[in-house]
Amino acid sequence: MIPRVKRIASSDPCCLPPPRGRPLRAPARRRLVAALKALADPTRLEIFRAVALRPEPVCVCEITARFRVSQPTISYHLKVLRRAGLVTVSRRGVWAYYAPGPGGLASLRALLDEAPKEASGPAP
Amino acid sequence: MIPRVKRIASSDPCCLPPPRGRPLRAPARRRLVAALKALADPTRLEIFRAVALRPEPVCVCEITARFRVSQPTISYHLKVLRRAGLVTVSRRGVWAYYAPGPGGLASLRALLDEAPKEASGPAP
DNA sequence: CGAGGGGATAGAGGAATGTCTATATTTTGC
DNA sequence: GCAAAATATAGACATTCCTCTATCCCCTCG
Repeated sequence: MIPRVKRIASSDPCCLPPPRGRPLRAPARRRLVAALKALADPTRLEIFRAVALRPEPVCVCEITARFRVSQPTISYHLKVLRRAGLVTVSRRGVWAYYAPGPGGLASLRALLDEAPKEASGPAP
Repeated sequence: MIPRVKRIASSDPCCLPPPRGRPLRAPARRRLVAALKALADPTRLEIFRAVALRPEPVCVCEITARFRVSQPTISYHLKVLRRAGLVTVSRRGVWAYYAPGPGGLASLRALLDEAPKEASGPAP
């Protein structure tokens, strides 16, 4: 906590510079956390990459064929990605096709853009 | 909206184009998932931003003052961020200072760079 | 219509996660 | 040396998450 009693090192306060980063607003934070959470699973990350790295929508049957988890598990992961706005689904007859979605990655880019490119200067 | 989906006749295979995205290697995927998981929590995300948006290292006492969770919880979150390589710690006397770390964000940038730009645009 | 198949949903179980209180560790002032 | 203060660690506990099997829904074809 900010030292209110100068008990230790009175000439050496722990934190001089005032806070600079402001917290995100609740909706923006929710969206960003949802996108991060959706990608923070090995299987889901690979599913997302399989969808995002393709110009054409990807058939679910292809995804289920490429991973070792069961078909309902794939379906569950696709739902998570869908609710995060990272992918969208369209149906063609019996099959379902997934394509990159509109949401999520933009806020991720914003997060990276506000952070410095590399570790900043050393401690004084 | 979705560009040229293949005509799917009933007896046609569901997916004609061959897979193009190859999975990440295990170490790269592990690092990336660790960074994503570390940021995929509202409290931790704000802690990271508080650290990353500052040129100078941030004192833990300031972080604990700014959040509503208990001090051990802050300490736990800082440990998660540390293990993901997102922040580093340096001690000065009794106090601990956190600064942006070398790892994690780079792989995140790589993930975004390999994804097509239109996949990340916000809904207009 | 009925059969068959792709995909989504339901429910269950075990592992991982986030939070707390209590305690340990380390450093400084007296 | 001793007490106090800043962080870290240790358990404990509730919640969320990931996976599975079983089942349902809907579409197409014979």
